[in-house]
Amino acid sequence: MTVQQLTRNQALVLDALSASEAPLSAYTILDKLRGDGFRAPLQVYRALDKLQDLGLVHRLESINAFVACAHPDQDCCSHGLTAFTICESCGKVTEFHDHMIEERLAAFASDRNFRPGKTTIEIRGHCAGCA
Amino acid sequence: MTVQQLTRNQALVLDALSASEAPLSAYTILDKLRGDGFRAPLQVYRALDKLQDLGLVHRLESINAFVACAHPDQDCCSHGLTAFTICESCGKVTEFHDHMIEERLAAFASDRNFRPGKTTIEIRGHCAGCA
DNA sequence: AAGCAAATGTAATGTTATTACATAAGTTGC
DNA sequence: GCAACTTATGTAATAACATTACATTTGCTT
Ligand SMILES: [Zn+2]
Ligand SMILES: [Zn+2]
Ligand SMILES: [Zn+2]
Ligand SMILES: [Zn+2]
Repeated sequence: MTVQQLTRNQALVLDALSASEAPLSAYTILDKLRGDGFRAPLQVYRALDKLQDLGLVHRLESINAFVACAHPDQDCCSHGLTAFTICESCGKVTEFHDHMIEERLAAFASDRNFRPGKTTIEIRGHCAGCA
Repeated sequence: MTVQQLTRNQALVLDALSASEAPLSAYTILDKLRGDGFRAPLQVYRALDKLQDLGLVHRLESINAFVACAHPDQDCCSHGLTAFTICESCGKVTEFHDHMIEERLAAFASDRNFRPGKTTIEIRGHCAGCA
């Protein structure tokens, strides 16, 4: 997927996520962007959809929130599975990749003729600072 | 955690999930149990919370739905991480456990002084029958 | 019976996400 | 430039998922 110019709405949403320490919900993003003319949830969800397609944003399924990709330059989604740790105290998210886990899950799927699409790995707990 | 008698509501919710081929949302369960006197979402959510505590039910974070544990006799939650494949065509869910993945994730967390709580692994895709 | 903890009933509300439809902006070929 | 097409946007309404608050009941222990 080649680099591409983002639209105004997409850029605003990505900036909001990039500027945030913790993941943001769609409605929190909406509130942050009211001053920029955002008025409806759909403006946020549409931008998020596109940014996810581009691999610039990830959705954290277990907390209904979104984060900017930690290394968008590496074309995150194409180099495989993305996993996250999520601190339940401070909200800090760490994104990581592990080939062994990737292969292990792929093998399990292959053994059962299951054709995998998107895979979610999320570890909720407490980070070093919040221990 | 020792075996314990379920209450009527808890038993009804577990039966509904056990009888279903596919995972069910809380509101779908509510509708199925209206004939048994269920009237409000909270009746379902409370039973689900308890059943999850007991390791008899799992929540699928990526689809906002719930499934009965595939092997409740083994005290599912205590013998580690639970992972799922979820067919996006027919809804079939397969629950599995993998020690290598478990150890790998534990090692990652340990390296970073991250104290893990609940971990989610969900592979969405298409099962053999729906390929 | 008193006291306590767990479970229930009910209503209201909060949060997250989508459908539907109209309008506008960018792209391509002519 | 202009038609045709695709992508993005604006707006309102609604659907789907989940929790708070409070009153009451049930089951167990003392
Ligand atoms: Zn990423
Ligand atoms: Zn933390
Ligand atoms: Zn299980
Ligand atoms: Zn299937």
